[in-house]
Amino acid sequence: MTDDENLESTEAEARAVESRAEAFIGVREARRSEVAEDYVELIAELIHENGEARPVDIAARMGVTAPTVAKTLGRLARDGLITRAKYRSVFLTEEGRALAKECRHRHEIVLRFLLSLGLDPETAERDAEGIEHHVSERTLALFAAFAQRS
Amino acid sequence: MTDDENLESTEAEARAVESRAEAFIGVREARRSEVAEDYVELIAELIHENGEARPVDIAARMGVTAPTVAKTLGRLARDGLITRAKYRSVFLTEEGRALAKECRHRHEIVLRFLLSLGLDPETAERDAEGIEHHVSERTLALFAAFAQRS
DNA sequence: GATGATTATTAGCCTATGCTAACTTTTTGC
DNA sequence: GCAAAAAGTTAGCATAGGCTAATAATCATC
Repeated sequence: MTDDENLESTEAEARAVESRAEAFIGVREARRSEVAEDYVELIAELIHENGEARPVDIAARMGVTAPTVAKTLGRLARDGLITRAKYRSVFLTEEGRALAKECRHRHEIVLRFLLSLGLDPETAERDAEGIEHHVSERTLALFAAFAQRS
Repeated sequence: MTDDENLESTEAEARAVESRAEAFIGVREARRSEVAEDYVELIAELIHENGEARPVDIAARMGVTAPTVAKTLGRLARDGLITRAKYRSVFLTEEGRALAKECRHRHEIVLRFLLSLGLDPETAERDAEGIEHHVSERTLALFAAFAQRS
């Protein structure tokens, strides 16, 4: 060991710092796609239930105003997740549908897991909404296995 | 039941829509404080470990640049969570310390819970970082109880 | 104690995500 | 088929949270 073992001079410290940074960077990345995922998931659901996804219904369910929805839909369209025509409903692209399916899958697993822990449905739904964007594949597998055997 | 039971015209539907919106609003609220919580938690840790929290160390651990840290610290100071003097280290206010403690507590419980599920430490740390901001008190209690009896 | 390296700040830019106000288009109901 | 209501859009504003480039202050070393 070298003579400078004061504030984080060791290799191990440096590695710890870097791995921590990577964790935060990962979380920030997840955060960036959260809104898109929430919208796409909701759009898929509305199409399934009502045959179409109207901005006004999206706004009501997301708890935001219509202009906010319009702007977000613009980003989703730019990113190739939806298609839309002016003053018309929204449709998912192939890519959007795939993302929606994946999100729904994650959401379901997290929700079932929380319920199987004994959480009340209301709280489970709320927490699942926030948690689903932050569970790794590995964690998701554990959640699924746990809910299964309960 | 009234004659219009087509697209969400029932009371039950309306309640479901509203409760969904509330869930999303809650998630957005949680998102707004995530960064502040991460910083405060990290600052507390740095002070504990190194005796002081320097912007350069915060930046390294958060995986962001120094100007980003400066701007965020400005917000934390504005919000009464930290105090600082120009070109000096950062200190937590009473309020900041309380928040840090609460965050650390939540983080610990989520982390221990994930570990007790059998997750590897690396992934557990990453996921805990993202999940900790989105667990209700109720869920946290269940997590704690589960980790306890494992 | 001067000077080079490190650290911190400032200025200025960008994107995402929210809002309100004002306007346009579509839908609905007589 | 027209007028009012509902839905959608646009413009413009704000905040958070990133960045780079440039500047300023502090620290460490000789």
